Amino acid sequence: MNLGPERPLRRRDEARALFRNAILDAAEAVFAERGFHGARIQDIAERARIAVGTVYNHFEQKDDVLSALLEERTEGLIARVRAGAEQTPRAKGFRPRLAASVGGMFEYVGEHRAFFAIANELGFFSGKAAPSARSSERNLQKTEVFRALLRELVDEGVASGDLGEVDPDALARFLGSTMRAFVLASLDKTDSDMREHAVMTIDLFLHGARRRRRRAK
Amino acid sequence: MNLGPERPLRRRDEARALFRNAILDAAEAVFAERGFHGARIQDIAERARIAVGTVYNHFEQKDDVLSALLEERTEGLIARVRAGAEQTPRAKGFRPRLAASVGGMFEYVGEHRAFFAIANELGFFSGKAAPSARSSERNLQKTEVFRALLRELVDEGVASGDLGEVDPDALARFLGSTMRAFVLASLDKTDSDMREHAVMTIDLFLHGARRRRRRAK
Amino acid sequence: MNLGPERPLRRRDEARALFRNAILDAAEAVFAERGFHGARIQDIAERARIAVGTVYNHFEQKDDVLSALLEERTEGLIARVRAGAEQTPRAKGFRPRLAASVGGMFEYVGEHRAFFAIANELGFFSGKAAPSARSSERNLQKTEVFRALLRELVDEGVASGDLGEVDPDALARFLGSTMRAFVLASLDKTDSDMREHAVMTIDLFLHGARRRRRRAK
Amino acid sequence: MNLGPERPLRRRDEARALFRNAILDAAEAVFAERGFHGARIQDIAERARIAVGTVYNHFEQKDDVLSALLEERTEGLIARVRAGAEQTPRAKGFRPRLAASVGGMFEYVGEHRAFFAIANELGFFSGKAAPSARSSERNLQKTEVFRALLRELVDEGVASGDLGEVDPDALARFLGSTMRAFVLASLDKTDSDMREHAVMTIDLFLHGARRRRRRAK
DNA sequence: CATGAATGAGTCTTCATTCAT
DNA sequence: GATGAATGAAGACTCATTCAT
Repeated sequence: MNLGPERPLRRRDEARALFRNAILDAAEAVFAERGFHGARIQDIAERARIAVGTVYNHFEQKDDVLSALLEERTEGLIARVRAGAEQTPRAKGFRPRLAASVGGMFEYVGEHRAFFAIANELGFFSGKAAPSARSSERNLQKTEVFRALLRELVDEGVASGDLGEVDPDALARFLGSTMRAFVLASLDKTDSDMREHAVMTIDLFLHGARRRRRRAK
Repeated sequence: MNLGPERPLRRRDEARALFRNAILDAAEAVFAERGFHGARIQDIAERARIAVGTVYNHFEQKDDVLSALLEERTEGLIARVRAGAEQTPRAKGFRPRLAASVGGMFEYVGEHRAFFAIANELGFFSGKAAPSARSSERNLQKTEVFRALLRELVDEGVASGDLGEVDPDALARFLGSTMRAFVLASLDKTDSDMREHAVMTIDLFLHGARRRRRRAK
Repeated sequence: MNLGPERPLRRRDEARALFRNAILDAAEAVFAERGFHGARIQDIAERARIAVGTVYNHFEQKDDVLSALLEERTEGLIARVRAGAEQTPRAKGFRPRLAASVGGMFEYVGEHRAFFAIANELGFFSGKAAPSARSSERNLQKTEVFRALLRELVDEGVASGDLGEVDPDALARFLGSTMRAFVLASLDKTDSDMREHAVMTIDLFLHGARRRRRRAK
Repeated sequence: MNLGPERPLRRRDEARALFRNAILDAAEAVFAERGFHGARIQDIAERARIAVGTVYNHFEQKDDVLSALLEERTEGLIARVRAGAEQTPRAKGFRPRLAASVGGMFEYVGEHRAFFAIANELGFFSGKAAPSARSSERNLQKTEVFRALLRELVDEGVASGDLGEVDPDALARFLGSTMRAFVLASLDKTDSDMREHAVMTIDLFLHGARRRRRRAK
């Protein structure tokens, strides 16, 4: 068991990760506050209480900070959504599964409000990204990943017969848009509202806005 | 009747308006292509086939070009939506009125696709604007005007009993979001049938995505 | 004869040329003083009494300033060398032709001492350029042009039987080097020394450094 | 005889020298490849397979690395030239002495091609140095040492009556230039025969480029 | 003493805005 | 009022140097 060189390595890696995270957190806040273009590397560095050069020790370009942030958060979001769905067996039917997924998402939103303000600017939920960054290719990929997730959810509902047989792409967009509406509305709100928003999202997505008779018990 | 000085004045004004419109059209295209920050005054001037200085003879700052464009298009959009609604008497019921309004909007989108790419970036349909421009106050105002329009539509539906008695603000957001989903989807496809998009928007807004029994004839 | 638009155009072009030259002259001085890398665009601008941005209105990059300078001076130099040779008919023999060429060169050096300090850094006379600029390709071309000129001179001497039948490339290098030695030595000196240096250059190039008997009259 | 502490000290010193040489060798290669300004300490460290900080444990500044390199190589070069001359007794006459000196130099060039690319950039052979480094004073000193060596050679030739009675400084420059021409020519060609270059250098230096009658046997 | 990440002054380059023609 | 070159503040990025481990 030669652990000699392992410990320092681990520590060094930990330090790297610490800086990297500090930068990403700072970037999240600054991007959200001023938008990608309005954010200066200097701002990010100051917020992270490090020097400008240090940012460049961890990311090659400004664009890469955004990309990394996007990647990090996308992964987190998807993991949360998946986790929600997986705890709910398919046998229970589509709606609970959808609720769990959407619920997971709003939970994550609550933890990373700032990010979702950016995600909006990047066309995360639907629509195309503002053509801001050179690295837009990579960023688009992440967006695609998220959309694929929406599509999966919709496909499950179509397969189970719970969703209408319209163009599933349109449905996916519709789901994304509806989520987005309430995600954005909830950016300023407190955590407690999140659940409420999740419920409304699902309800409106499934049944629309028209008046309904009381569901017959 | 001293019309002497009036004619030249009118001509002068016409000339001003010509330039102004040329600049706004160019700006619409360039903003859509590169985003507000990515668009250079130079680009806009070139597209309008005029000199940079000329832009500054008509607008004080870059921001003002955006503001003016927003104002112009917002007004056009609202006029079109209102026109649609006004041709449809309230007596016919809510759905036809909604259809006319939304239809008017998609019509306008067809004519000004580029603008709606920008409108999206600015959080026109829902969500907050990307905090890009200094003049964001004025821009937010325009956004508000559009949202008020949505709210009006929703209020009418609530009043008529056609829409559920949920938070009308939430419904307005939901309507905006749903429109946005299909507006954005239609931005890429050159020939996409706006009418079709309008129909889906209304349908999903009213009934949601769940499967329905055939409407009993 | 529609001269109307021509005059302003001419004036504008003159103004452009004025700025361009001012920049190149400033660059010549600053490059010579601090070397290419040590020279800041700011320095050049200040010396030319213009703003930094103006430099970029005339040249895309710092590299291009150097390239342009190189081109300008190379052309001037070659023109002068050619002019010298052309005024001296071949019939007069090789030595007077060589003297005229080399003399023309030293004349030009007297007018652009600063440039030749740079030319040295760029491997103008022989040897390879310091690998400083990205645009080194273009710069190398200019260097090549100058070397071709040397080669021409040498070839003429070989053809006329005045030069030994050694590798003409080596002779061209030797000529370049010898010129260089005295050009550089003369950078600090006054104009009057130029002629003297030209004479020594030719003499040493032709006869070398060994002691000679008085030329038999 | 207390040798106790001596051995470790010696070892320590050996280690220091090892690092120092590794750095200088790396610097030689990197400077030659990218020029002084283009070379980053990072590059040098990487080439020497050590860390950046280590470079600073051995040299105070980047400039000092260059200075040390110049010093080291200049000394080597001079030693070699002197060695050549010393093996050839004055009694044999000037030409063999010169041949031995120049031969020694080309020998050294063959071993340190990279260095001579730098030496050129620094105006080693003739001309003034590119004013790149702050430490140029020290560097100029080294250049002076080399030039003094050339001057010595020339003086010997003048004294022996083998060289013409021109300005000996000019002759020294001429010798330097001629060497430089062939040194640089030999830098590219990997296998170029140094001996051949040495012969041409001496021949042209002594007799120049003009055609000669066969030496009477 | 080796290491390599942190630091921040320094530089190039862009582009909104001004202004003489 | 149109023009387009001049202006210079602002920001991304580099790299010599420092220093905690």
